[in-house]
Amino acid sequence: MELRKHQLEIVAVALRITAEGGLGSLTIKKLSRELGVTEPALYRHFLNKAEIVKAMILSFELESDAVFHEISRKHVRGLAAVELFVKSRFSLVVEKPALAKVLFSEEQFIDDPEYSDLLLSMMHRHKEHLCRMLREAQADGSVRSDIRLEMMFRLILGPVRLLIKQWGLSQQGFDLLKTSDELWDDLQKTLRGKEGVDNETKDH
Amino acid sequence: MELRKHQLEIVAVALRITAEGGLGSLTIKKLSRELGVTEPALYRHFLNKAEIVKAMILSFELESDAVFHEISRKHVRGLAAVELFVKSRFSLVVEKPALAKVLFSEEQFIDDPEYSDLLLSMMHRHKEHLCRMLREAQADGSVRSDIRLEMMFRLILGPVRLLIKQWGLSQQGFDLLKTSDELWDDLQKTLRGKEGVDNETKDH
Amino acid sequence: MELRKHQLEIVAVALRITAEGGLGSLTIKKLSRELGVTEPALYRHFLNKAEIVKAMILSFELESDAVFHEISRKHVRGLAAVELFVKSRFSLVVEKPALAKVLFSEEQFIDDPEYSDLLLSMMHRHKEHLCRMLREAQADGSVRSDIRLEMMFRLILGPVRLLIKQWGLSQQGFDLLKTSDELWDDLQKTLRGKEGVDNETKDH
Amino acid sequence: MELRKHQLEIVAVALRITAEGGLGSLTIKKLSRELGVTEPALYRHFLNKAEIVKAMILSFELESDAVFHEISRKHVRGLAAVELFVKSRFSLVVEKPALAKVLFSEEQFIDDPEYSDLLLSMMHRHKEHLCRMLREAQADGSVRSDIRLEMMFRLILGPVRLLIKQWGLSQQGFDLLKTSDELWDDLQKTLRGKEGVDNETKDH
DNA sequence: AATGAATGAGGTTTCATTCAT
DNA sequence: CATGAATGAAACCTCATTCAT
Repeated sequence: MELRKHQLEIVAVALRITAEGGLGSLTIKKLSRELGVTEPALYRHFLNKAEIVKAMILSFELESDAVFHEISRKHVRGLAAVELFVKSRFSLVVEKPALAKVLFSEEQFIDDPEYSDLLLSMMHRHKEHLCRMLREAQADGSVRSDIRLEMMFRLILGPVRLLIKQWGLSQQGFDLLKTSDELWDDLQKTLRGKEGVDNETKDH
Repeated sequence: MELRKHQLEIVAVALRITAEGGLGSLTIKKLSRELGVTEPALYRHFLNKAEIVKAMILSFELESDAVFHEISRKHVRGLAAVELFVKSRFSLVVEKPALAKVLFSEEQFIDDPEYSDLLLSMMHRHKEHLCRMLREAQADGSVRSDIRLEMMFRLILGPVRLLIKQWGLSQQGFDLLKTSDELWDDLQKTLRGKEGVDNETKDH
Repeated sequence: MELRKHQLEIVAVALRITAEGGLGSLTIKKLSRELGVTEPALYRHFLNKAEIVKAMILSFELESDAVFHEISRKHVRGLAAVELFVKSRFSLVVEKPALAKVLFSEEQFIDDPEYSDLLLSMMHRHKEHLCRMLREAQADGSVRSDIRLEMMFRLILGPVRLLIKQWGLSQQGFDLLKTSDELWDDLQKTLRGKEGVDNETKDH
Repeated sequence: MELRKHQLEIVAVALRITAEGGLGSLTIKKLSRELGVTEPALYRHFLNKAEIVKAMILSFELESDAVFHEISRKHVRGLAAVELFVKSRFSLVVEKPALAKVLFSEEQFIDDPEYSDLLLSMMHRHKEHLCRMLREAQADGSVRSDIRLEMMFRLILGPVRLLIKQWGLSQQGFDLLKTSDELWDDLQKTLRGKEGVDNETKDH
């Protein structure tokens, strides 16, 4: 329990460091210095530097799980669920820029096979969740049905990720939440089902 | 001149190493070993490691410039130009996985201020090019006009980047070119202008 | 009293670890882990690591003392006593390989002056015991008298130790007890006194 | 060539350190300090610390090879060859105590499987050489034939090793060469063939 | 058979870089 | 396509030990 608490502190600082200078700048020395302890102290709480990194990745998973759980608890489904998830991503990014900056930088981790499995399974689970939501949305007609689920996942999360990345690269130089609302509006326009579908259908 | 050739060789190997193991695995030792040279020899051609990395980034720029130049040479415009650019990205990824894998991993470079300016300006130029093309596309009605250019840029390049990243993470586990054609079809569906469909159809 | 029991447990595990990986692999961490205790707990029973190592050495002494005591209790003397001692060494090696493997590896301990005195005095006592037995054997004619006692000690214990070492290095790859019987036969052949043969033969 | 020379220097110092404080006291830091260079400098000449240790073991092999080669060059055979080899061991010990002290301390190396193969093969080769010599000695009758070659190897090298170890443990407290001559005399007495054999044979 | 947390010293190794040749 | 050798800094990690609880 308490150890868990210490571990969370360590992970929090590790996330901040990684967000500030990239995974390459996350060293045991810097981490311990910023925690106000000596380097060996960290090894009381984590076996390895790798375990710390894995714990960072895991902390993403926990955050995401919380969102999915909340969505399911509220019995939200279909496009509304997708919206909730997408907006939760943006909220997360704004509230915890550290965690967020790392969140979409798989490249930094993917090179080490020790991390890639963890990461891939996490991405896969997200995709499963979203595809389920989108299936519901197609079923209730709120989303067009002429695009395969997996591709629709890309059409949605691709822009989401790119927007977040631009925000990060611009050093938080614009209002992410406002722009993300615009993005969601435009996404809805392009993915709209029913009426939109009819128009589209006529064109063929 | 000769030096330039040597530099290109070095950059090529550096790209391969970075693609295989991330920027963190790009060391002077490994680079020189794979080139069959001693470490100090590299310093004949580059002032330091940073210059090598910058040359890598520059080589992206050259590749992209070639594409833009080709597009303009052929007098291709509007949506067709966007299509050419997008497909050129996928071709590049398939033909030069090393360069490609690095191409969309800005995080690895952006943390170091030494590289970020170079990178940002490059990304900015790409966006300018694409927005110009999209403006043309909106003007000729082949693309819907109810979405701002910058957002449309995200709607297009976001999925493109995500697809490429998925391909990389899956260890090239699927046919990227085939899937990218699907993606382009679906992108067209979602971004099509009211009358533009007919134009597009006629163009083919 | 109780403490002593705990100490013996600790020493037993320490011996096993040392036998498996050498003295260099004997760490407080590993020791406590294998005992199912935390590291500080060991310091309840030993002042420091050196005391544990000394206790290991002491445990050899206790084992040897037991043998010498047994021999004297049975009033065995001369060559028969030597035989008992030598065979007890081999039995010990087979029964407690951990203790045994360490038993003849003085080098590991001798470098640290903290242990060397203990060790040297112990070795000296063994030599005294054996020389006394050999003196008796020379007196009763069962062993040749043209070789000085100290050298005879070497002629006997040298091969004994080498055989044990070979057994250890070969990963217990041969039947030590059988080979040790051969060794003792051959030792008797070479050390036999003029008339002693008959005596020996009669004894069996 | 020159590198080889540097390597030999390093090995020489490594041997001295190991002789003084045991293998456990051989650190890269100490080694480099005593060589008057920084630690990384060593890695120009050896891949590893392990490679340095292996080079130490190898240097024994070279010394021994030289002896065996010399013996064969002089066409010395049988017991005389054994004598030459045994005395060369003692000379080596006296001339290069550092190398010598390590020479018979297999335990220090045997724990690491990386070294044990090297070591075992070396010991095996020595045994082969000596057994060949002893076979010649038995053939020409200078050595008794009622003891198997392998056991005779132990009867000879066991005492040799023990004497050297005693010399080491006693901090070179006695005249090794003088005592070794005594040892050889006594070994000859016990292993003598021909006349001795006849006496022995009569006893049975 | 007490533990969780910490520490100072020190271990091996890798890094980018420089310098004499 | 110059190389062999070296270096200062820093990386991760392990050690025996201590202290508050």
